[in-house]
Amino acid sequence: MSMTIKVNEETFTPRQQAVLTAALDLLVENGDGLTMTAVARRASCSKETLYKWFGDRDGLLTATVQWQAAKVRMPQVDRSHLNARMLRLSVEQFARDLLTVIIGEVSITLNRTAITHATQEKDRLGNIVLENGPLAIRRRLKPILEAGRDARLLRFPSSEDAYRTFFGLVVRDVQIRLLLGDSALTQSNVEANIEADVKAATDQFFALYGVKADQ
Amino acid sequence: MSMTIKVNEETFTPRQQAVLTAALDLLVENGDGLTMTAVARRASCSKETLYKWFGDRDGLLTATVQWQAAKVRMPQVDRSHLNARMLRLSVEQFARDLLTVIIGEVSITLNRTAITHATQEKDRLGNIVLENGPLAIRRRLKPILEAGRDARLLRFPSSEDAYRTFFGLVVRDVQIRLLLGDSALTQSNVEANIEADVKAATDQFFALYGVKADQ
DNA sequence: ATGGAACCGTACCGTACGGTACGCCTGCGA
DNA sequence: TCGCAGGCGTACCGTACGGTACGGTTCCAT
Repeated sequence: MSMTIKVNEETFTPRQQAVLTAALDLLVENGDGLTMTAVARRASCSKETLYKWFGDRDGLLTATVQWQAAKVRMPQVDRSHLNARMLRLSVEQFARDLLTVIIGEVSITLNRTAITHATQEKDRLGNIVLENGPLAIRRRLKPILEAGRDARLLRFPSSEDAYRTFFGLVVRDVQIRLLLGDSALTQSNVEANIEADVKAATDQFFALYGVKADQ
Repeated sequence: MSMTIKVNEETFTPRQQAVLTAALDLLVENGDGLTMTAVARRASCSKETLYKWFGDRDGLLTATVQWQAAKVRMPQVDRSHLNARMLRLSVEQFARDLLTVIIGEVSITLNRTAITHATQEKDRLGNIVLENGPLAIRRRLKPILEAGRDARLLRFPSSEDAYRTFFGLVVRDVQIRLLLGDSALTQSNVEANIEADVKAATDQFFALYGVKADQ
């Protein structure tokens, strides 16, 4: 049951990627009401082709989510010469990237889809989103934090806890409210405040973990 | 469009509440795969009765979510004599309540259901959950925070921002990971750390907003 | 006792959608 | 030119489920 399909690399032909794009578009538009017929029509292909390429509806969904989630790549941060200013800029950049991704329409759609699917003990999509979302950032932020600690710029008992606090300070209640469709929180509304929020979160993070009242 | 149905008070007979309980149980078990037939069977009633009472499937779902969400009540905190110790205990209690609610199976189910529904531009459930979840806590925490500020125990520019930071410090990435079905985060796993997390979050909150290095 | 309201159980209908089958077209290699 | 593989479009099937109809039962008021 539930074969693990390899879709990590560029296993998709351009034609297949066009199909996945169509699927993603429909996902963003109609939510999880994704219909094989609709995808076929949108991508101008036959349903039979869809089934040949992706096995079944779940396979198509998985491929779409994984393919799209993997596209979310954040810029690598220079870790070589690490002074207080560079560290702060790096953390700030992570905050900005995290916030920008999280409020994006695609991210919201992917998270909603994965959460909807996690309901039926099918947590594959959930794991994919987790892996490419929060965990990807964690993997990349942790070394920075630890480098900061080694350089006596930061102090924390556990880099894991430091990361999770960072996540909380940045995301706060924005993500859950967007996922729930909070009408008081439009995307443009949030976007306008990104810079202020990023600065505030970074300030707070350094207030909690910075060694010498940085700035 | 989208009438607002009054279900705030005890508009439900015991029999109806039994039906709603059955619906909630099925929701927790099977997720949004809620079937009218299943509810009828579980509650030992006829589908016709369901439709007579709740209009349609969406009405039943709405009634269930609203009825259940409204049951989440947090203990009122004594606000009369507010010294540093009382304030800290209050905030800590809020953190504990918030975390306890959020990791509960019922809360997760309700949030998942609401998010699933927010997908089809039906954000009614989302608003209900928001209203009875985060916003309920906010309404109750804000006065405490402002009382703390008036008593010169706390300092913050905006109580709104203070609340949202509190939310982030407490919830961090726990909720989204649970919603996504993160297998590395079982409920018992989180439960065991509640007290430590609550203390840490409270410490951090006072570190950021406390006036005189409280404790 | 009798009428009726409420409700249970079940059969039934219509539709939407996942999945399959098949006929047709196009492009390409021999 | 022929054959064939890949793929499009469409028709089709089975099923699951929302919603309705209806007969039978219980219970209460008159």
